[in-house]
Amino acid sequence: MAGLLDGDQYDLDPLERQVVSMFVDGVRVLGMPRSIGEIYGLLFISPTPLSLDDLVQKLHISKGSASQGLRTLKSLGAVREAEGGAERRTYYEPAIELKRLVGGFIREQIRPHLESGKTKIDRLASTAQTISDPERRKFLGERVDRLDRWMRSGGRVLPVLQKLLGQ
Amino acid sequence: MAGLLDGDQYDLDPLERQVVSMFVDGVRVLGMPRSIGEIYGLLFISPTPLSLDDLVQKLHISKGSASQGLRTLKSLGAVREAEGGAERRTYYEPAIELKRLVGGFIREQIRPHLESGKTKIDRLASTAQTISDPERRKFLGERVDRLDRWMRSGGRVLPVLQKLLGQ
DNA sequence: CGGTTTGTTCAATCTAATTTGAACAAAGTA
DNA sequence: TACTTTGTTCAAATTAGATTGAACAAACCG
Repeated sequence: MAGLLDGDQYDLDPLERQVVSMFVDGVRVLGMPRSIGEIYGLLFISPTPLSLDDLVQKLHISKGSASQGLRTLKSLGAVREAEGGAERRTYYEPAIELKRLVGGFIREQIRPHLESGKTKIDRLASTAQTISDPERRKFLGERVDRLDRWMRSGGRVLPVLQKLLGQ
Repeated sequence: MAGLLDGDQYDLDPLERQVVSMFVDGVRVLGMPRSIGEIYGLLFISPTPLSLDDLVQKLHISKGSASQGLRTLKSLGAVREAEGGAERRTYYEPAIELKRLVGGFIREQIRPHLESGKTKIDRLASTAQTISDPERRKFLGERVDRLDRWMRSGGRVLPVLQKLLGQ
């Protein structure tokens, strides 16, 4: 029966394993889950686009993981749907231009935190104003100011980063 | 009994709470644990240096957490031992210059990964050479090359980053 | 020395985040 | 219409990572 041939035909070869594990480590540095690294890694080293089901079978992950992972990667602009195939099933290919990858990461993961940080600092500045002891209030004012300068530095750096990494 | 006075005298006031929670969020973005944010946050907003025991009592964390957290923060150069106190107990104060904070983070958290990444790519390049199918080998060579360029971009960006954030 | 204070270590416990998989929806096919 | 294929969702199970706290070491004190 066909069943006897199952399983290994879908496993990763050693080189694929090497690449996948490299990306697993890579995305963990960025605070992202293993499955994201596995998916991107396999797409990165595949000469042709892969379907969700290809990922499930080759990586031995659940459909749920694959679906969620692809969604995240798409939102980062790190993966896109391949054009052309007249098939119903959709195939995915990786974005490999550093500019796009960094841009997506900054847009989705950094900017939102910078924004919300700005808000929090404003709120903090208000609270600090309400402190009655003048010496304490002065100290707090200086620290809030420091935070504000950190944020603005961050905001100034991001565009430069993007420019430098865009080739 | 004295016991009746215990507890709240060491709790955080609302402003301290606000700052601590802000840093907890901040360090999570960098992939660091809550306790690190709590410790740095409290030091950041304290007008005087604090001892390990102060941290344990005000933050309600264990001695173990405080000790580990201070160790990490010291290794990042984000916290230093305060000078002067003739006391036996050591007191800690935060480093608040962005340059130093970023520098420490790059040195401890980014550089090591860049280094090990370089090694992994070299190993990958070797593996790719062993592939017999010429077309596949060519494709792999291109991808390895891409990885290599990513790494070198990273290496070039870091010094610029540091320079820009050093005021 | 024995007792106290300060801080570290690490196995056990707890918590937060990820992964699973079954139920479901959507869209095609016959 | 009923059946199949493809993909999503989310509660429950699992896993990875952080925290605890008791045992220990080191340094000082009387």
